Amino acid sequence: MRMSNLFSPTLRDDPADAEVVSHKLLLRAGFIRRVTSGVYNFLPLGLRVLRKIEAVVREEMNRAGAQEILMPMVQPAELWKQSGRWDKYGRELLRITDRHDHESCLGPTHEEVVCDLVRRELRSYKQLPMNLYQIQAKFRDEVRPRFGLMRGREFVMKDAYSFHADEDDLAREYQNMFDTYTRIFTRLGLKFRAVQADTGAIGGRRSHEFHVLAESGEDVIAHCSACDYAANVEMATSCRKVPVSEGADLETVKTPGATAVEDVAGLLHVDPALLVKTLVYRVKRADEADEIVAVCVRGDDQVQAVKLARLLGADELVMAADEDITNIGGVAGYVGPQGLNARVLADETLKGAVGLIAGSNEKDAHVTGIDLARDVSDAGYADVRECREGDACPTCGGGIGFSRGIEVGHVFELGRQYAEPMEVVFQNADGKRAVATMGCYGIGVSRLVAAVVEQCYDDAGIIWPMHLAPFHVVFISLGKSEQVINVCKQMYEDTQAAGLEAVWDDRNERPGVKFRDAELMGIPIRVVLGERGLSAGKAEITIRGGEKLEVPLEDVLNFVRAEFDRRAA
RNA sequence: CGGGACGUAGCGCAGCUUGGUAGCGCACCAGUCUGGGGGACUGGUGGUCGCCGGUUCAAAUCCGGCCGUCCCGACCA
Repeated sequence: MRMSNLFSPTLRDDPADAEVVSHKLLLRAGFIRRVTSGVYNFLPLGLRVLRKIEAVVREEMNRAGAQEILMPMVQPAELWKQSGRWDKYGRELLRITDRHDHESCLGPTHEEVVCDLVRRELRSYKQLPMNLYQIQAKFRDEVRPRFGLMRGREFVMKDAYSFHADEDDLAREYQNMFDTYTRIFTRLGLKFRAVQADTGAIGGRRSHEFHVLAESGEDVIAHCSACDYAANVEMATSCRKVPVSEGADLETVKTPGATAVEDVAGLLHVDPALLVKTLVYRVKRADEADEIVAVCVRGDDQVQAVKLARLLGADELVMAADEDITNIGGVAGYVGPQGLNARVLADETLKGAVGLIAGSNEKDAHVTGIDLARDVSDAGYADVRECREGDACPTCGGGIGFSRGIEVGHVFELGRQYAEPMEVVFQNADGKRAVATMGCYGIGVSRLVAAVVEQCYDDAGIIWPMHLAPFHVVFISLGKSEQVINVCKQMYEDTQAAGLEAVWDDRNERPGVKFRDAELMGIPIRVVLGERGLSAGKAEITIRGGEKLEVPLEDVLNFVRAEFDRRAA
């Protein structure tokens, strides 16, 4: 490819609306352009990288025994109604109505369609197991798309679905996919970590997320410094020594205007951990009236909403309105667990604690000396708090640390949650009707483009690893000398003939412009030839982000090829 | 969905307070010089100032509504 023909408009300035590194650089280097919120065009360079990442994913999926298919983006409402998700999935599901008033949606994921496909053909256990995957565009109408390719509404995903006759076989495939993902992200050269995860909207039982470690990540993962325990904070558990107090009688103290934990603790001169923070939630579940639940944690703790929602079987969890609080006998700002006309759920760190301070359910007052076992005898206990840095690891007792991560892969053991309503059934070895058990496995392919950039860049631009780079080598001819141009062209053509992907910057631009663009685009090997070099019989070769050296013209091809082999390995 | 900011040429921005000729840098076009790290000079092209409405003799500027974009939050009672 000649740079003079390449559709890759580079920008000198950072676009004003780009925040994270990958978004800025992919825009500036001419890899992507925004169409509308959360929706992007891939330009030639961006597409080349996307295709290379796809190729790695495809190769490893095939190697793992999965088969590639392609399912439609438009999916009929009936299938979603059958799985029950037409009503449950919420506003992220973009619904459309066609000219016949027939309802459809744009696929955010493909469990329904793949179940429909498989159930039509599945007869016998002998056809199992089966793992089908696709690499395809997904659409999720995100509340807040952001950060370019990191959180788009339309994005490219590899999604795989496996079907099994029994749980043991599902567990085997889950491990197979776990190992496959580990190979994929390793091959992509990423610093990543597999973590225990919540199953979220997809549902199911066991699941792990694969996170690329990066400051710009939207997720927080908790990991042990001593063992391999790692979990999304939405899931993470931990152990902690909590301060204790003396048992005492309930007593009301005036705390006018003090509603926040810090204010109350400050006013009463106590450790915030000796306060009981009571939050009131409205729990929404499909086909049921809302429930109001009071949740207690230590004053210095946070409720982990995702954990709580899972525990309560909630489809949606919202903070209760002041009116809801009044209805259960509380006063907003001064809610305490005692005497509430609602279910009380307390964090396990409060179990057996005595002499604590809580809201009094009266304005401008708190109570001291509360003992949950005595004063709120019907309270339930569970792990509902958010894990904190410095807590002890639940498996080995080591220290828990936090990192930010970009979720690039997720594996689930779905079980029969979809196969049951979708009637994915077969005849087992005993001749009996059985429901298949399923796994599903996703990789955010377009998000990976951004994730790689988040880990591979410097002040000048992107630094692609060789096997993901849009081109392996860029030739830069300087000046108008015909001799320089001819020699450069020859080297460029020879390199292509040798099977490398080369681009030749033949533009009538000043040297600085060409250097900057090559660096911005992140092409790994740069070969520069000017009159000065030509007369010395040498070209200058620079490795992006690395060394620079002079190479005799006749050795350039071999040098480039050797450098490619070394770095592509 | 709540809060905040923003919307002026392809990109980055000024002008708006105090209404009166739409500007700057980069990019782009033509030319001359230049030619190893975003060059210089000369001359040009390009705008319904997001959209609709209102106030006014007059609106990029003031007012209202809408649309779009970005940031923060959406559990801390």
